[in-house]
Amino acid sequence: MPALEESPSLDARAQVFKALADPNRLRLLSIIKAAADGETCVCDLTEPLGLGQPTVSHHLKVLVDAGLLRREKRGTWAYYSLVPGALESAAESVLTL
Amino acid sequence: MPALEESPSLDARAQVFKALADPNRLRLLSIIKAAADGETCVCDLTEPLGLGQPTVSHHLKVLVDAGLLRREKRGTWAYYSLVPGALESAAESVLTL
DNA sequence: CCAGAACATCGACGCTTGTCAATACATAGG
DNA sequence: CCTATGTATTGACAAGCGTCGATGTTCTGG
Repeated sequence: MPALEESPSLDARAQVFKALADPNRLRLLSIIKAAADGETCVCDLTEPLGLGQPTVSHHLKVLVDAGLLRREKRGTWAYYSLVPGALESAAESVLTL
Repeated sequence: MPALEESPSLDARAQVFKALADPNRLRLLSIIKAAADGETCVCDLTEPLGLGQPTVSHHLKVLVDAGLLRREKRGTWAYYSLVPGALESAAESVLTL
């Protein structure tokens, strides 16, 4: 049997919520989640947000650091995808306060 | 039959997550949720957080404005309680991005 | 080896946020 | 009324955040 999941500290949860506390980052998650193959490169994220490339890169880094996104570099491109179960775990964090 | 729930805009969700993006506010929610009668007055919240009374009042206002807490004033005291279904709806907001 | 493309990092700027001390606002009790 | 008590509001400050332009960095193609 799998070990019991240890629920994250309130400080750890706050950091995840902080990553979610920006409309543009929510848009990034939404776009990546809706992508056909589950991953998207930065070049496809810049235009729908209307933000500069450095800003998008910054937001993506915040989401990666929060454990919500995964980054894989292939050639010159960087592909971002959802970490499996991360959103579900974040939702759980709201309910188990 | 009840009307279909309209899912909140990304900006509205970000506002709720912003309210959740502070460890002290998560502690407030946690304490109030665990209260025997489901409500707590400010005087019982100041000491466990180690913060000044104005700061606690400020955090409570943020949570009320986000629709997570309800404020009822009885006499000199102000009692705060969870808005029913608010946390569940916030959790849902994470999953339906 | 060189030029270009995709992305990350840096430095800077205004704006927001968390916190406190001081003050104002109610309400209950004499 | 007057005072004491519980909260809310205000003003101020440092710290953090979102955004941008400029600059690195890494890979590809020729």
